[in-house]
Amino acid sequence: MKLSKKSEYALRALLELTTAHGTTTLQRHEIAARQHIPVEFLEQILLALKRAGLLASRRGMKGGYSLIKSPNEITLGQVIRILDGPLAPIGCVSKTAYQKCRECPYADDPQCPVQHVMGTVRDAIAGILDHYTLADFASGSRQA
Amino acid sequence: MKLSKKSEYALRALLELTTAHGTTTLQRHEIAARQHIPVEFLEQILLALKRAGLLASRRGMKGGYSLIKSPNEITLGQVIRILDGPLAPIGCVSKTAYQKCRECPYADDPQCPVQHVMGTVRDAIAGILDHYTLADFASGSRQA
DNA sequence: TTGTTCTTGATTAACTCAGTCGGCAATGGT
DNA sequence: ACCATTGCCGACTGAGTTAATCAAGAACAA
Repeated sequence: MKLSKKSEYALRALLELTTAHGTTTLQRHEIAARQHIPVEFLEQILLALKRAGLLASRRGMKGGYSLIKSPNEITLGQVIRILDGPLAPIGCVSKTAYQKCRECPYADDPQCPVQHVMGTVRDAIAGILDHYTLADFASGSRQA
Repeated sequence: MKLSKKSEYALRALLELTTAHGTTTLQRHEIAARQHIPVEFLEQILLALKRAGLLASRRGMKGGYSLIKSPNEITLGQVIRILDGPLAPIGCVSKTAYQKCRECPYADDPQCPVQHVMGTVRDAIAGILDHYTLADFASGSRQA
């Protein structure tokens, strides 16, 4: 039930990029300094976000990173899935990365009690994270 | 955001112990066989649950484990906390194991966006798991 | 062409997860 | 008294993950 440092740093980095959105690009070391993140570690996070299509980047002297989409089109759920994988606590209730539970007496029976509770937990988590956009996040508000 | 095998096995073992509650005691190997759990691994799980005050046990020939409390007094939240630690995705929003976030630009400012979202996630998870009892669990029902 | 910045891949130490093993302690059966 | 059975406890292991760090290369601007 834990969020990795990677995801936490990603969210904090995107916070900076959201406020800079439309105005400037930001460089690794700027983001790292403002959010107290090790630069080289931040680097591979930004790269992952870039490969996932959230960021654009430029090399060289006036280089840096910037958001490629509008902050209200990106949800925290998307971001966390990129870095930490599925939100579901257990594979057999994941919607984005379902995995049949092998070696379980209930197999993939939908009556399985574990599957039932964890399904509601997954829905609760995804319900929040998939409706919470970067725009909400940066402004500190909550949205249904 | 993942549930450990340990917790999953614990829940499945308690499922067996709940149905046996009041009737019989169950031995490691019985639970292990019915739920397809490696016996030696199950052992240390049952021990942890015992130390936490959920189970009683007897050694020797007619030994075994049994629930020490009523199934509707034990919640899944309690069980998971015993084996996996706090439910909160991040230390600074945990209610049972709060930890001030060091090296974060917002420190322990309650305005911290990360703290805000993750707080609602924590509440959602705990809201489900701390109200879901073993009795509910074994009968497959949900309860507010 | 030079210095800046992003890009890629490898490498690392520490830690956690999932499971195993061996020996000890208590209990019941004979 | 002895022995099989069962739980109790601690140590250990191999695989994988986390959180970084490092070195070399490619694009870009001045």
